[in-house]
Amino acid sequence: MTERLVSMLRASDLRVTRQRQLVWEVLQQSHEHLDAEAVHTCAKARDPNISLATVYRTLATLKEVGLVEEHRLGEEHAHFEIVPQTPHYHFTCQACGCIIEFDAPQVMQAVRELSKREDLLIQHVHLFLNGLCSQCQHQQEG
Amino acid sequence: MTERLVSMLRASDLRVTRQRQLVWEVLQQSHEHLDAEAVHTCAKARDPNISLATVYRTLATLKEVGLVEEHRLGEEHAHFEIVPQTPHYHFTCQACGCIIEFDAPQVMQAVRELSKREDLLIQHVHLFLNGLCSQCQHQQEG
DNA sequence: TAGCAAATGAGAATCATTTGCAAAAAGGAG
DNA sequence: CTCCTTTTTGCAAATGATTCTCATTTGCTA
Ligand SMILES: [Mn+2]
Ligand SMILES: [Mn+2]
Ligand SMILES: [Zn+2]
Ligand SMILES: [Zn+2]
Repeated sequence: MTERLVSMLRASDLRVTRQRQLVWEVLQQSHEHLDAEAVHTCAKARDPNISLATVYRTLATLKEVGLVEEHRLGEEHAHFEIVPQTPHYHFTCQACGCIIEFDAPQVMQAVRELSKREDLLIQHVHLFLNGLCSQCQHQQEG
Repeated sequence: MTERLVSMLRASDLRVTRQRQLVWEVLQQSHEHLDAEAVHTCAKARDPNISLATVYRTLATLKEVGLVEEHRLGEEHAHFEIVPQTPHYHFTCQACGCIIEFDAPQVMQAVRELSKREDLLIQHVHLFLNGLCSQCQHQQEG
């Protein structure tokens, strides 16, 4: 787990700092989609001195080395998660805010076709849906 | 063209103001993906008094009535375009910033399957790719 | 262990977007 | 067309998210 972090940092000539390990562990332990504030809050529980600026810097660094991805889930701020083994996409409910992750192989296939047709080098694929989840659809206005 | 705007506004009991028409026309005339600043700049050419706040408010209103959609194209700010006749998705080049629009029916099909399987009501579908366009891939570092 | 470059903390700065409020304008009734 | 009510606007200040500056600390290598 922290192996992966250390080797990726070393490979990019980046230093293995306490703060980077901490942010990494926070992301590993919470399998949710945390925003920067939430990462900062969790991190402070173990290192009260870690600054929000460092959290932002670290998230950017981890994104650059390919360990973390950033999602825009319809809010004004970003959410982060560790790059998953198998890629997946996101749905969020406009009413309750719940997030549903899903995969759909057709998407990558469509992307591959486009990439070939237009000679594009694709680095990231974000598919984001929103609407109403099952529960929120079927409940009357109170 | 402005018919559509007027009828949608009327249908929602919203007033047809000069500013709303202006923002609408700006979006119609530029078939690009403008951000709020750009809309404001274009609008000011015809009404120097229109304020940025009104542009933001108007974009939000047009989005609510379903005339405009908002895209996150990897930058910190949002871009806007008139809801297109046929839905399409976006690729942006990390190097030159160019935007390529494309469609891929497989995507909506995958979305429909998910929607059925999970009983979701899908309101918006955003597929966003980034990477390097053909030109930027094949040019050496200068 | 010493030395240097990279990383951090704290706070200010910047950028994007929203809000409060008084003044202006839209739409309906007469 | 005029009056009235309510919505919308402009402006400026406020907020929220993220980045930057710079003095200080720390990781890494010799
Ligand atoms: Mn959030
Ligand atoms: Mn832009
Ligand atoms: Zn819900
Ligand atoms: Zn390019």
